Amino acid sequence: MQASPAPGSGPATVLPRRFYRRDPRDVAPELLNKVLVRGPLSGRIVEVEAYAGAEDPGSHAYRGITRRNATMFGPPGHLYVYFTYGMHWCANAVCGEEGQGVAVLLRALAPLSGFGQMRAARQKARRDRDLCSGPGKLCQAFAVTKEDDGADLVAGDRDLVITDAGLAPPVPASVTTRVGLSAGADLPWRWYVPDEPNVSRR
DNA sequence: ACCGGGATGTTCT
DNA sequence: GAACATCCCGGTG
Repeated sequence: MQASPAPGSGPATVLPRRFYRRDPRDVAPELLNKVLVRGPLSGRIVEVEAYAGAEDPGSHAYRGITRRNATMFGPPGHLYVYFTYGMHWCANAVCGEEGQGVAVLLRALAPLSGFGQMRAARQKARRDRDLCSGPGKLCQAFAVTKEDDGADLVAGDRDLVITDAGLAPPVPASVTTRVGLSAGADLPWRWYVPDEPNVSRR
């Protein structure tokens, strides 16, 4: 007999490899309300974007494999970390099958634990909702850098995992076009939790 | 509140 | 040499 924890309670389980081994446009909305964990730090995922590889002109993988995006083309369930605008790191969960180059960008979290450490890492954050409300912000709060590129989120490399804490994704999620793109700007592949103050922007 | 511009350096053409 | 999956600050209303 298997125990069936009530929603929002019970032990958190690490998402298995098969969760990621699907189209990123299916994975993305299901990542909402899952929890990114790094040791004492944790935050509920409230905003994501899908990047669909060779068919997606907005994706780093659109023109094939390069040194920067090599992790995207590796096995699913690993973290793809890239550097942008000379200042910021951004983190994705690699999806699909090895070789496809598809992933989901983690755009915002609602902080759950480790507020003191996050604040220390993000001196410029005035309020708690400024700690993780953007792809660069959440990487700063969780100290995610190039060192973490390729970390296996299923094995817990570098202390990083994504867990299911028993809270279902919102139905329906809010859907819009993706933020900050020139190419592929019209594709509706951004999802966020409705009425969530930690989303990067309405 | 909204808007405009500067920071900053890796990556790829 | 241009572009960039961003963030922050200072202006104005």
